[in-house]
Amino acid sequence: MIEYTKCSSNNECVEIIKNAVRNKELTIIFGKCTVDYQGRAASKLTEGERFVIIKQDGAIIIHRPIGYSPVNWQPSTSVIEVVERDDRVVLTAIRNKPREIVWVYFSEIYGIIHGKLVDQGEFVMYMDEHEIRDILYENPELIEKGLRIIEKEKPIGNGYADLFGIDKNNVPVIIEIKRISASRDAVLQLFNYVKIYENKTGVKPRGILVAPNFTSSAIESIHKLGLEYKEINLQLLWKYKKAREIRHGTLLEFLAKKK
Amino acid sequence: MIEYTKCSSNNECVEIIKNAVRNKELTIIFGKCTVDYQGRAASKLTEGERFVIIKQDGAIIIHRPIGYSPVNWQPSTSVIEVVERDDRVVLTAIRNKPREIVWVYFSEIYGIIHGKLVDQGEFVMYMDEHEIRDILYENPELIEKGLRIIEKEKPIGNGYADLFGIDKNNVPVIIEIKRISASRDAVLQLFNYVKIYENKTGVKPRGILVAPNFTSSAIESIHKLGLEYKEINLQLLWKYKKAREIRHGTLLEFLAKKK
DNA sequence: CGTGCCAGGTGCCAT
DNA sequence: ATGGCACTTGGCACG
Repeated sequence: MIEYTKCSSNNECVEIIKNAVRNKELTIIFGKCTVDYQGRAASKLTEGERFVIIKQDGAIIIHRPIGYSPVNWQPSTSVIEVVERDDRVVLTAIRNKPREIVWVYFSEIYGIIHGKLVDQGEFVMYMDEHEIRDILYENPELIEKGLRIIEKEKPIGNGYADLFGIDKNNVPVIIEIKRISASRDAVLQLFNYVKIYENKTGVKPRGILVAPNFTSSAIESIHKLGLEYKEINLQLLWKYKKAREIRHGTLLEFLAKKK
Repeated sequence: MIEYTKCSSNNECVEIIKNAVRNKELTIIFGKCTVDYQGRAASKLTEGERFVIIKQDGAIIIHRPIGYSPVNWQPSTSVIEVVERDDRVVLTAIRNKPREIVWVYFSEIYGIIHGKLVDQGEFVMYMDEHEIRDILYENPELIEKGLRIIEKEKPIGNGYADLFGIDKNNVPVIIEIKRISASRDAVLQLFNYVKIYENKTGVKPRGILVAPNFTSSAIESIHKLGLEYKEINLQLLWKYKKAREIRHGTLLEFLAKKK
């Protein structure tokens, strides 16, 4: 299923890697290498000990021993080439659109993992922006009393307003939602929609930024631009979500998975 | 340096992982697992074959056999816990600020890689936004004839204008740079700086968006907001960069590394 | 610390 | 394919 090999020669390494890649196996190479990259930008990494992951779809990820982020990578690549040259094992990964190339030069390979992993698991994310939007869509009173939501993801100009509704005085309301913290960027986004809507319809809508919290400069900009903001409580939303799940009969399933 | 172990029992696995983590070794666990995450959001991943990377600084990355992106992760974590429970090896990674927890439940472990990697290599990125800004700072004629740049990263309001200068008619110019493609977001960013500058000084500055290319809606917004844009050629900038490196005497070093 | 902003961002979905 | 936008964004620099 998963095999580990300490190769005795570069030639053997090349063969093992080539075979593994051809068979679309997960392959991880541990060794001392340098890495060059050229494409949208360009980078150089001088010698050190790293590991290179080649995934079953050809994605390549090069990790240093520290840190979350890979130092170099290549998404599911069209061409992977492995050769020996000048006493080094050279791995080349070429992607078109955008045209980008990663070169890994191994001066030494300590070992190679390879094998096929089977993963049919289902991944579900909760409480992302999409879900928050849906909860607010179904419970507009969480934003404001008497608010009626008309549309989700309403196209305005070239963009999309998260929610669009009408308040109790029949004034149109454009709502921009941020999942965590709303900064000035979000205010500008909202302002843009409000301006475009006003230009197009001649009616000045309200603009409400909805988020669990706001940077000080966001609030400053909100006031300056004549917009509004509403703080929401994620815990409360979570309760509404669970209530909704009971209504939709999916909570039992959720709890079952929880077990 | 790097060791691979096929464990015969959960207990043995727990011991190996615990030791490796305690010794700050790079550890990779191959096995069948489910993963839960709770923090800024929450997620569930049902059973499948994956590998879990524990880096030497405690960062945790969980990869499925396909794709560039990890399915779950934890940046350099404060607490990593490994125990056996209900016939499973349970790995818990806890991070504070923000408070987030990842749980990995292994029903089966195929093998464990662990060992210390030494990586003192130097990583250099070329032609990122910072470098482009520096080249334009030193060669303002690439943007416009007669333009004099006064300041890099000029604080305006709560943000920073990439470049600030004076044109040949002594009109102040605020410049926003994008490395690849400028979209409406960048226009709004620039517009924000122009507005704030005008409010503060009473002088209406020009605003120029500089990028290799522009989305159509960006150009539309530029016109609507009375801003300007200037297309730059990265190839040309690259030549200026190399010319600068010759002047600075670093090209030889660059070529030496290239060899 | 938070705030701002870039990133070879990546990924997802829309037209 | 291009565009718009969220992301458990992560990462860095600066006040």
